[in-house]
Amino acid sequence: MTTQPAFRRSEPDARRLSLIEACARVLAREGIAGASVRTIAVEAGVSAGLVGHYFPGVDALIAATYAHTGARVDAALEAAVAAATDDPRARLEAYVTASFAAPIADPQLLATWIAFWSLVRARPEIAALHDEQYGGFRGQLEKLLADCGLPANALRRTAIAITALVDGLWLELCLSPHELAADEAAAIARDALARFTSTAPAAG
Amino acid sequence: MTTQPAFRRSEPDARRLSLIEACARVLAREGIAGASVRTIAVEAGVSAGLVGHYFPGVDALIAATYAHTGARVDAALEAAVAAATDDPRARLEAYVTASFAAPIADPQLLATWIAFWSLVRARPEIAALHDEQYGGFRGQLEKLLADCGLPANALRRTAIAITALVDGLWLELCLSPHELAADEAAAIARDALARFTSTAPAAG
DNA sequence: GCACTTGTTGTACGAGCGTCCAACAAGGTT
DNA sequence: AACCTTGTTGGACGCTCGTACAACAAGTGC
Repeated sequence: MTTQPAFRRSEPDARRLSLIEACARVLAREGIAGASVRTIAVEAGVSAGLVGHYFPGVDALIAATYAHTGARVDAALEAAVAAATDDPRARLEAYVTASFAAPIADPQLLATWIAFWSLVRARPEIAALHDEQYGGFRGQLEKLLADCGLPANALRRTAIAITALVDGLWLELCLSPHELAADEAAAIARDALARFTSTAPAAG
Repeated sequence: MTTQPAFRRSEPDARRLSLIEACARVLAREGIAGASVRTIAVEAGVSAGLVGHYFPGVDALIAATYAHTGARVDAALEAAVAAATDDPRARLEAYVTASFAAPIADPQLLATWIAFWSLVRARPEIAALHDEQYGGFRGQLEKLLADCGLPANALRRTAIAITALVDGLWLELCLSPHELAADEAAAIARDALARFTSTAPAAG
């Protein structure tokens, strides 16, 4: 009888990525409380000890998972803008509504994202990643808004408002999926975008 | 030499409340990962065993903390509306902007709130509390919006948009306090409210 | 076929976890 | 002053946690 190999070797980068993806799935399913080395290792189909071979500790794995997830989101948003027409308004709308289409509007990705939010205050290295990530969002939004002709003194506030709206819709999409569907969230975001970028600021 | 009492008895309700408040502080400071029975007990100045005397388990304490925090938020919002004039618009604005004034716009309260978000997906009893809480928000908002003359078919979407915006601003206020201050968040919310409740929906 | 590198496993360790519970003591009643 | 109720403590229980590490084996070069 021939015994099959007890395990298969993997390209370091591939194994590393599979650990990161397993970590993201566990974070989405069980939250930070369930994201232990052993749980993640089982999810990746690997022994617990192997995690220590690729990451100095479980915190580093979680941070790497945030960085990887953030990069995925960035790439999807950039791709949406690149696929849009040259019209500044269309590019802005593409950037914002991409948050409510595949691959971002995925309950698992959003749940992972919420787990990261819950880590920002307690973990300085996650806070640093968060600042970088959201600084990027804001910067990109301000650029797209400026291209739409928004006055310079309105850029910052409008970018913050849009970011807040998108995050809030993500939250409801993920935590109250029976109350809100992705296409409705996209419609709400489109409508809000039009209102935010119209000239009449109303009283305040 | 007279030894002082080793501990002081407390009214059951007062002790219960002090455990809940200690739990909220720990959740704000360390997130769900640090909210252990022992940590919470130390925070409350009490032995770990006492937690089991007031709550069937640590999960029940956390759920009670969510319920208590939610009730505090509700009360603050209701008080703001009650203090407003009879003008429907003023009442709506009071309800929304109260989220960015004391006692709600408190970093500790918001951090606690974010910790609850991270529990919704993994803990059914927290999910039930969440549904109830946010159902209440939406219902109240829809009522105030209807009083402002918003057409019935716009109530739901507008309420969702406002809820999302407020949650998103809370998030930035709590996670990026160096980027956004409470008064600026209030100004953004006021402006957005005016835009959401104006008649012109623009294209979309 | 042998040596070598290194990805991978399994185990062991100390620490912290939630929960339980016998013993203690504070405060009120009689 | 004796008593009772019960809030409170502190330790013990079995478990899971993160980490470290020796042993093993897969793949590579020769």
